Amino acid sequence: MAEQAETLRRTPLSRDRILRAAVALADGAGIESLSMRNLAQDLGVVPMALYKHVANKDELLEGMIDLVVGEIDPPTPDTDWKHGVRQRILSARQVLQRHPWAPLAIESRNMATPAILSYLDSMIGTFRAGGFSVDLAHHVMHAMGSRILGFSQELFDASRRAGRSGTTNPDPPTALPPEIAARFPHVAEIAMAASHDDTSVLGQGCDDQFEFEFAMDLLLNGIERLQQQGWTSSPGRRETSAASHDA
Amino acid sequence: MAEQAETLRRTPLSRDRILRAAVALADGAGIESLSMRNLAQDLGVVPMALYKHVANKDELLEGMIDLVVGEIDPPTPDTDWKHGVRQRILSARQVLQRHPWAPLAIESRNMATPAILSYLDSMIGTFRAGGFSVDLAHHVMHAMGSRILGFSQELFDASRRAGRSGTTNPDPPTALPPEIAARFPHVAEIAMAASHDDTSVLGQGCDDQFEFEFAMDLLLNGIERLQQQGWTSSPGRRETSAASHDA
DNA sequence: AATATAGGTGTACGCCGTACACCTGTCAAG
DNA sequence: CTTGACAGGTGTACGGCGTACACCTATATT
Repeated sequence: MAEQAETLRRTPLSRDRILRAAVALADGAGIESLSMRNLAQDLGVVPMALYKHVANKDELLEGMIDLVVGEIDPPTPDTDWKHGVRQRILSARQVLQRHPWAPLAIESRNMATPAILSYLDSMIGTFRAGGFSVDLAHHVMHAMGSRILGFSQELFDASRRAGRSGTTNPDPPTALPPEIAARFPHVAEIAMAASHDDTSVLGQGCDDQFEFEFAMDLLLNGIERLQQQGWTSSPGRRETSAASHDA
Repeated sequence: MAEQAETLRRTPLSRDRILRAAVALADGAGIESLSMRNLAQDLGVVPMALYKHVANKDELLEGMIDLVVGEIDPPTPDTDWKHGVRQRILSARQVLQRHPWAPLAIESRNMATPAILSYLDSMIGTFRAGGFSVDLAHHVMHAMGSRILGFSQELFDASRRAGRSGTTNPDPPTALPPEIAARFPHVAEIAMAASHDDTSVLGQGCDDQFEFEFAMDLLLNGIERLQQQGWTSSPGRRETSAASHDA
């Protein structure tokens, strides 16, 4: 009877249950805590049990990525390509912000997962439906790069670390240590300006969302201009980029 | 005398020698082969000997990154900002192509190394000298993102793998397997067009260098336009991106 | 000649992914 | 009702990892 109770107490393992637990573990404790052993423990099971449902850790990661990418909103029908793409990317961004480990996990694997391929495919579809040539759609996808997936890796990030460890971000502005400010005056200047973000006249400090949209719109506007002027890949001057290297 | 010979035969360890050997190992055998044990073996030394010169593996990585970033050409004096930035970035790209493990290594650490900071600082300096406001320079740096360091991570990459393993890239065009082409028609369409790269009229296929410059120039041209029209951060409509979300 | 110090060595610990043999409960066929 | 296959959880073990810590040994200094 104790045995029956125990048997009933935990739902039997399944690939889906494993993937969800893995995502939760990575979200909560950071990707570096995601080991087969830790994951098994969270599921009340012995490590090798997982291998009855996933081939190996790499396949586990792949499944996790697909789960996450599947959270991105489907395309909005009946909008022009620009707003359609914009909304989709912002949705992707929201999703990947819930799973801070995902950008690195995605970047570090060498082949796209099915869910990513499907996402990319539908975005290309949006461009094509908006009148883009195959070529322009191709180059545009490259140009948007990882921003298409809602992330632009920041070089000095500080957020991508572990999951909730008590307080979320209790750092005071942390003006850079003076010896660093001296060595890198321009970096310091920007950091200084950005830390005056008491909604001063010139800015929202270093507001991630703002920076993201700034770059995305810069690209989208440039793309729109190319498309409106009927861009084709100007076979004549192939050594220079076709994005109207104007000067 | 055998002892003397042995003592003389190998230069004594040094931080620099270790870092260079580590870079060589990562270049040649892939970053996943870079273990303290392998590295020590390459140097004819016992693993723990390394720890007399580097604190731990993380610091080793940091040193490797700084070594690599130090290979980037210094800024060209007496050019306008646009060409100055362009050249510097193309130099960075060349460097990082020699060290395919570096982009991921850079992205996966959470704090910038001194050499990276110094590189970023001098690039901000170029923008400032070109008449950019602190704010605009700030946003522009974010917008360029990792392209500033010469890489834009490709989602389906295939190159970032191991180092030279005999033949470099003997793959025939590898038209995607038909069941994938069926599921992702737009991806297939692009892949199809790109594989007709027998210098057909519309393109150089999927030429990495072309894609990189295309995106870079798209950004640089958009930035130039912002700067010429005296961009300021339009405090009025803060919920929308300042990169003239025009429509 | 005595001693401090820098730098290479050897052993050992705890973590990791996972191969492989094993057990056990369920369910279909005889 | 028995039997046997099979799906799925278990236990043990192996090789690799980063690295703590005690040790040895040349060289340099007093």
